[in-house]
Amino acid sequence: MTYAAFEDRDLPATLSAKKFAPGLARQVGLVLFDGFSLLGTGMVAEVLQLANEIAAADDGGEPTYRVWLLSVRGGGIACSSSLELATIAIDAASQLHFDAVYIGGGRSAMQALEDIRLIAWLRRVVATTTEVRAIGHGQRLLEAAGIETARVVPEPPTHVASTADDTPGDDHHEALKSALMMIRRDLGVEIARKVGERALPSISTRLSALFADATRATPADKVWASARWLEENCERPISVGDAAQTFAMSERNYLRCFKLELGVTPSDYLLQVRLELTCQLLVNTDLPVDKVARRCGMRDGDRLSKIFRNRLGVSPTEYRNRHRVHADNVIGQ
DNA sequence: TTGGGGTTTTGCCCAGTATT
DNA sequence: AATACTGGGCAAAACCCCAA
Repeated sequence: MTYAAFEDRDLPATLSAKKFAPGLARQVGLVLFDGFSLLGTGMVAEVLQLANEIAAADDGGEPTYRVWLLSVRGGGIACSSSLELATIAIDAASQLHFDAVYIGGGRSAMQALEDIRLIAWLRRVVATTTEVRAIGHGQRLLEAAGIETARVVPEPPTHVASTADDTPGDDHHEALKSALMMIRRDLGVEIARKVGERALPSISTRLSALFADATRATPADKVWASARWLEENCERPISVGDAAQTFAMSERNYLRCFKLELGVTPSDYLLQVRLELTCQLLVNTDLPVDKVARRCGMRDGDRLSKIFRNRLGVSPTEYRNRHRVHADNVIGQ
């Protein structure tokens, strides 16, 4: 991958219009905020990198996609698992014309709204960029900024809006789908299919659905949409029946299709999402275990403790201590 | 593709102990 | 005293197999 953020020596002298003229590399921006989901943004970067590799293997040409990691002020941005990525400031990239921009979430995304430069930049990007996609709560950021969101991934049908700032329920699927569709458009179906198979071998067969006619709402489509719905509503007490009803499927059929498509049951999938969120809050906050549990849809600390023992083999506080020690060691090196 | 029925898993409540 | 953790028992929910 050509990670522009790691080539600061190129800036700003090389940001000429000629260099990024149509026909040359596609410019893709990933806008990051502290606490962003590495999984969501990482998947987008990964499939674009694979597209570069596969396309270059075919024709030996220059990389098709150039990815720019951006943030409001530039510099290091920490993801939800405390890894830090170097970014360039949006001001420094103001001369770039992006072919696609992905707006990431993260706990500091909403705070960033106070920065008028960000609002102005976002509005300009939405007005001039063909493909603008929100990853996770990037959608809420755009909405809060009062930005028209016609080109942004629509929210799934939901009874109650999510309230958490930092859920891990980033819409990886929609971001991934968007990136794969862009690859299909630019490089063809075969390369897009190869990228999907190499990036996500375990679910490659399911990716074939992305290349089919997206206008038909098959049970598989509904199931994938419901998975995203589960991610975004994980902090609420929801049941399989709720999900099935929301997506107009019988409960039995929903269970069957879900297992068939994702390889896990809805309850197990929901539990995994909740566990991810719980782990994040345990490591990144000082909230008591009981409060963490309530914020993650785990009812209370008792229940959370049982689930942790059962799934991870440690208690919540033990998990918190271990991962904080680990993070401190990494930083201290 | 759907639903009946049996099995397994989970949720809930309660009680008790350990630690800070 | 507050918080964290564990275990048991029962009911409900979730799941799976199989037949239509």
